[in-house]
Amino acid sequence: MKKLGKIIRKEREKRKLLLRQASALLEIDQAILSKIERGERKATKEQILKFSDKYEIEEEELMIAWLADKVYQIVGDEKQALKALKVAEKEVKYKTTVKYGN
Amino acid sequence: MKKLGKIIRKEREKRKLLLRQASALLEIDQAILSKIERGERKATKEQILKFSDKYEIEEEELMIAWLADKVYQIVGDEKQALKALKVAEKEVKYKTTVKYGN
DNA sequence: TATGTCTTGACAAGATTTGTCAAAGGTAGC
DNA sequence: GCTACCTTTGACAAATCTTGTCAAGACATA
Repeated sequence: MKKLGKIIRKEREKRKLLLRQASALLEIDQAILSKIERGERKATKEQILKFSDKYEIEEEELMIAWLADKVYQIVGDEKQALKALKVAEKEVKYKTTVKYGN
Repeated sequence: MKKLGKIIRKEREKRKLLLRQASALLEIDQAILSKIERGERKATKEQILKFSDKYEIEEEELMIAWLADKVYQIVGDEKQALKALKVAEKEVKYKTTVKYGN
């Protein structure tokens, strides 16, 4: 909950939008927007799509940041974080190799 | 929710315990145990500690499997899974470099 | 002070997770 | 077939977490 926030705050600033204006454009409550930008709240998938749509940012870029934030939230303060990520990564790679999921 | 299940099912079989017996030993409901072993439910942290304690398995090993399962659950079926993991990994590495968190 | 912007916190509604239990499925022996 | 035993499944309420909404607070600056 930090990567995504940085991206959308930067975009809002680039567009010189006040939170109030961005809130109207995106149809997301201003308080929530403020929290998402600062990484205090995580966005919903629906909100990601709004950011992508209204801010015209590649959905893929947002998804990566969003997922990374969520992953970090889980492993972030565990000693085994890195090892766990490696295991998960292997799993993901395996899944994409064997075409029909697992 | 697969790695951890495999570990604890294997351990139970090694000990030749019935689900009912393992349930009593671990003080975890039998139905839940069955589901955790098959990856249908994810364990709570408290349960991880019970597994580690009663089954005498390194807590670290269980934590890695448990975290990896949770991470996989998040990114597993997203196209950007690998990239997101890479970003999260970088974040974790950075955090451990800069000693006082971020 | 007054005005405008952003942040914070409380709250309820909704969604998800958790544990408990009983019933259903499956298997092996009789 | 019928028993006896083990595992899996599903329904349920209680507890927990998430989400959106709103008003008040904090902060800057004219």
